[in-house]
Amino acid sequence: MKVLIADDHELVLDTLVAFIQAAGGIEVVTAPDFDTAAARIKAEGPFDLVLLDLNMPGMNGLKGLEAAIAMDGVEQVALLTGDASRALAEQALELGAAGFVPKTLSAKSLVNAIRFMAMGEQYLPAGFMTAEEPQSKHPLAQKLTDRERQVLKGLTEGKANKEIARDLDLSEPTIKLHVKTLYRKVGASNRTQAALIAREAGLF
Amino acid sequence: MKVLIADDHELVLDTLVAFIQAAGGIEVVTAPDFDTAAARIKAEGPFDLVLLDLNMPGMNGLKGLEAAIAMDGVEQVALLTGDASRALAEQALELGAAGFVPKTLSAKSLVNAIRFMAMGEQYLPAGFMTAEEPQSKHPLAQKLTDRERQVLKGLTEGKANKEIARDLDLSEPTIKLHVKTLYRKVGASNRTQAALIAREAGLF
DNA sequence: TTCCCGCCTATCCGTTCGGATAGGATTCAC
DNA sequence: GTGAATCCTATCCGAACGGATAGGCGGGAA
Repeated sequence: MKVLIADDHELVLDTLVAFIQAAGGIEVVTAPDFDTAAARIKAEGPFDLVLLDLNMPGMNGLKGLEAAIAMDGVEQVALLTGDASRALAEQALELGAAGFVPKTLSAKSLVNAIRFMAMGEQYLPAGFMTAEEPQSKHPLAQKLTDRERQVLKGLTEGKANKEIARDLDLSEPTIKLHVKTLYRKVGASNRTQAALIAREAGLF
Repeated sequence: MKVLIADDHELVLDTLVAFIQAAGGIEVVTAPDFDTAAARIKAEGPFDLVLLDLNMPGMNGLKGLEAAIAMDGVEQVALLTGDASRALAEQALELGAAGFVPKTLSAKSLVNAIRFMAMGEQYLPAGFMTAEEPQSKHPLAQKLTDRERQVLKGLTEGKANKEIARDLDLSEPTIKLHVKTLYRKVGASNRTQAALIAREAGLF
């Protein structure tokens, strides 16, 4: 069984390698960024599992995940990340990720998760896709209608009402209406605040 | 010698504790978030060094650092963080932090840094405050004058020109001038874009 | 000293925003 | 059908914004 772990935090790398090797039966290869990870997959593959840090150099958000999944010599690809945003986890799974591993796990559970995924299973941390389903999807976005979400997305891109109207093929007065009601719902008093709040909440 | 390490990443905690104890001579206490860290300082202090993760629950950016520095029973306070933003490091040092430790360090250097700071020294990772001084300070912020930076900060808080004028004790027309020139420098065409660009660059 | 630069102030103008209000259309539950 | 909710459109108004232009002030460089 062969695993590649890519993370720019050497500390994480050191520990995972030590724990996994202590458990035995798994060959571990490491990389400090996405590019060398990709190179090692080509050179030293195939791997049963590739574990990618979301925030390391070269990842470009989920682009790196997507690229890794598309590569030859890779069975499973999972994300390793510090901040477990739910929206992100969902996107990752939709792209075909084998799991989503938060670094908040203890070393023991983390190694267990890695062994589990290397065996071809899908892993998600407890209480992630299970009980939290209903009230989640972000308290904010939940209260907004579809149109309001679309308009809010425009705001987070710094667009003017007129631009948003053109993009959505609506009239400007309509956009202004959605903008106004949207402010009340998210607690903003102008478009900049609305954009920042949306970004802060991890939407878009 | 007594050290408190607070981080919501159990993995990090596990490793640091193991390494430090292997080296010997240091008593280690851990906490998973800021509040229990504060409680343990009160209950089990004094500590020679308190190491705080920047992104753990309860930290509120640099607020937690500030609070920890102000506490009794704490000699040195340092930040432990995954993403080493330079602007942040400077702010931390200004607040009186003993150091700024990126998790990209290897376990060995990290433990060395901790031991170093626990002895009352100030630690900064190599090439942080040294050679990178000139071109750093963020390509963006570097081009802005002091006033423009202050105004930009106001923008990132969703404030109106009039509010910013009041905060800085200037007239509104002056703010508008800074806002306009600032747009050109950062490549924004309205205040929302400017705010998002500034946030994206990690300023404020 | 003179000149330039960063900073502050000011006025004017057209556009955009934020908010209120009102009417029409669709869909769905009752 | 009667409502209710959601969405679209519209008009009006005051406030804020974005941009141009023009002085005045102080400090550092030539």
